Amino acid sequence: MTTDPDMPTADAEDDLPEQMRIRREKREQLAASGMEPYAIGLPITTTIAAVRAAHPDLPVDTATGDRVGIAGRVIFSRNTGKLCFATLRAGDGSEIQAMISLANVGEGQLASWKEFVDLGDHVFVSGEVITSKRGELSVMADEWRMAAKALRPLPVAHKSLNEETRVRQRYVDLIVRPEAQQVARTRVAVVASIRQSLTRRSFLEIETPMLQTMHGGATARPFVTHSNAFDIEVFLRIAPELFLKRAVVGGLERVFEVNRNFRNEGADRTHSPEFTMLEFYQAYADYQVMATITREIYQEAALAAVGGLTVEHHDGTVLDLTGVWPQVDLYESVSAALGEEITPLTPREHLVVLCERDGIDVAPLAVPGKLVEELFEHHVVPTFTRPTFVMDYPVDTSPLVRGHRTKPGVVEKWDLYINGMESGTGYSELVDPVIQRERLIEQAALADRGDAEAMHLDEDFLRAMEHGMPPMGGVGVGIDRMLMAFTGMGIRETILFPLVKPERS
RNA sequence: GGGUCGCUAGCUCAAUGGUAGAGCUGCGGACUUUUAAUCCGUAGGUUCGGGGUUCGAGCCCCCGGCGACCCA
Repeated sequence: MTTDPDMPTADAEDDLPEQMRIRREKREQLAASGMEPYAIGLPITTTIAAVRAAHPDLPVDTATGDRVGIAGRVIFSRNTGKLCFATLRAGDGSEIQAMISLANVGEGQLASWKEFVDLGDHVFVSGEVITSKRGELSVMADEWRMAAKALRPLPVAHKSLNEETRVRQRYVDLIVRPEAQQVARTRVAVVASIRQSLTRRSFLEIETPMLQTMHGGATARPFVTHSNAFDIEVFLRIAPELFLKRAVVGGLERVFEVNRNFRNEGADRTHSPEFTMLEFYQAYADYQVMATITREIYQEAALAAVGGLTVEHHDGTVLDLTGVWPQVDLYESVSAALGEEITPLTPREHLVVLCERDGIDVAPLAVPGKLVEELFEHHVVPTFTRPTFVMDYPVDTSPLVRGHRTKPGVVEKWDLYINGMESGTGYSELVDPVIQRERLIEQAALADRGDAEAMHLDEDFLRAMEHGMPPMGGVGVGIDRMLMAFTGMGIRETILFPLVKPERS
């Protein structure tokens, strides 16, 4: 029989690692000695941050007369014979030193502190705010109490935690690595800024279905599940687009949604199976209007999240979001890079030859436009040094986009590239229900031929459009990628609890 | 999907095919001003899992798991 150290049972208690066994014993002994190991209702009077703010510049060895009750997690501990020091950290990262002196707490409290308190425990300390002889702002305790006994040791400080552990045990990562908390807080600032940016522009935040009976709005494989109540197959949404457009038909002329999408596809440094997307739609706008709003939203979010429009990352790369962002034409830039003219009329066979020459895998069902986009990704994207809007995409990869008003064979669509990553897309939306039906029928034919990413014919969406969909612009922006751009981290660092494979089979 | 690298004590890492070690953590002791304290002592291992080669495997081979990076 094997024992699992992470699933202790009474029988397995003796097999626990020594440090965990000892902490469990301390928990028992605390209770036995009359101290609650997980005390509720502690007489906390203020926060560590407030204490620091109230006493910013005390000279060394000063007594303030200010008596406080504070709580925090022990992240540093030093016991000398009759005087103990501990650094307590609050959730906001603020820290203060607690001092437990024989003269102030008496023999019993000093002994129990030394016996029971470990790194990682939450403790409560009440006493006077002072500075130590070394000038450290401290609370000289009259009393201490255990707030929560930690049964597992913290990783050793000053060593970087294994990347896998950081993701699997984010709670530990958040405790020991300030940057982890910083990323989480940056996400909050970004989303709040986006809401403010759009609300100020008279957009309404609405909620549309995540469980859908038909997936659409993007080309991607969905997660499939089953509704017991209705006894039908349902899909986790790959995009909210078709419902947001329905809302515009109904007269909600400026709408947005910031929430999770799900795509049952590969996971790598820039793709997560669940990811957060902003989509917004504005009646009577076109893709140029939407490009401007998108840039402004991005810039406002950067100011809110990182305090500026340029960011230097740990690896030395610099993100520069300043000014108006350049626009390049998709076909023109591919043509320039290849040294020959590529147009929407370039035959598929020739594009296949060009792709194969560059070692680009050609999917059997790939349409010509897809091949042009592959060539573009391969040749042009690596040359971008600034955020760039790539304009006017092939119609065969963009079934929901309006045809370009002057250029044949392309649609009014841009993709936004930031730091080499596709970070957003914007359309002049297709609103003609007759053309939309033709496009979706073509997609359905692709699906019938085995393209698992192709769209399906959504009759209710077409019915909505037949009621008169105003011309409009629409945008989707990946929030995780925005976080990546702002922080320089991989997508799994920007998502607090990313999907990970189970540790045991 | 392909390739490369990694997985060893609570954490971070060592270890020519030949007794699995170190630092920090922990435990015991000293110390009323410590800041990654110091000093003395000490404990701690299914080397990711399974199979194989070998007198002998953490190391070599095969299969599998998880992760990182690169490529497509």
